[in-house]
Amino acid sequence: MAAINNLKPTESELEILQILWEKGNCTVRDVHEILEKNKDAGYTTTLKLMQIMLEKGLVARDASSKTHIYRALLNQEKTQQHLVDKMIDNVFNGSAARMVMQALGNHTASKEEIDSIKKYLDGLSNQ
Amino acid sequence: MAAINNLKPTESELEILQILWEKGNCTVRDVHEILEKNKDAGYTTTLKLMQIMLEKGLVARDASSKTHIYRALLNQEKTQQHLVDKMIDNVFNGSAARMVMQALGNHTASKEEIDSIKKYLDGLSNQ
DNA sequence: ATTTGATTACGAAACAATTCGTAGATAAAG
DNA sequence: CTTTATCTACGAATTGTTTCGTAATCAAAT
Repeated sequence: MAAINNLKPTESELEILQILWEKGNCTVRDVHEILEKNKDAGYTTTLKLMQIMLEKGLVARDASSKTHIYRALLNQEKTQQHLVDKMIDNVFNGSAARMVMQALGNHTASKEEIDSIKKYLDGLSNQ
Repeated sequence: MAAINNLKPTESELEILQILWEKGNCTVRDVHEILEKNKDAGYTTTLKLMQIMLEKGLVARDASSKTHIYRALLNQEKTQQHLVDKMIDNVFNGSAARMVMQALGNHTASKEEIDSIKKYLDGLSNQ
């Protein structure tokens, strides 16, 4: 298997990808210890997931030493874009604006965040 | 089964919910004909899905005549909010702002949409 | 050298989602 | 009344995801 075709990681895969995106190179144990904080699953479960992700081409690994070192192959931004687009389509009937308002309406965003979004929008419309 | 506990409809279920949210009351055939436009699946597949959704309490139906009439039980806004929150958490490490910018950055939003969002944000921060 | 501990590989079970075929019921058309 | 079409119910196959137990390997510690 291979090819960076799969922009549709499963939920578990996404959890792992997020860690790899943030931390860079990780062993299975690194990833597992972070995952453990939020959910409980055995070590071999994490291992298996990462092995499957390898088969799918979502990650690559350096297997030169006994303890393998993994890194993400999927691009973070592209994946995020793809998932957001899908949600806009699936859940908000194609209206980005509706999603944005829904996201910002409910105390999810701080004043600072809102200000930074405004600045961002100003930049957008002045182009 | 019952209870409006399930805010996590599957993808197929979401497709159906969207139709019910928009159209209101629908027969299986109504739903199926709309679904067919975008995907191909047999009639009994749609039927089965809706029956499962009934068991899960996602929809209700009037079965007084031979052809049953379905309606959504899940609240559209709450479901949208839940899914957006989950995405912010799962995909954007908890930052609503990052998601919004990602959503708006890529030509997904028209000038009009962006303007309406700006107005919306002004309303928010003046509270 | 032997034991201990951590690691990978692998198969399989458990679960969930999707798809569809078939049968039986009901209504409409002839 | 009989045929035809449409509908629901249901079981089962298929596919995908998640979980974990067990065995084999290797390295470090004793």
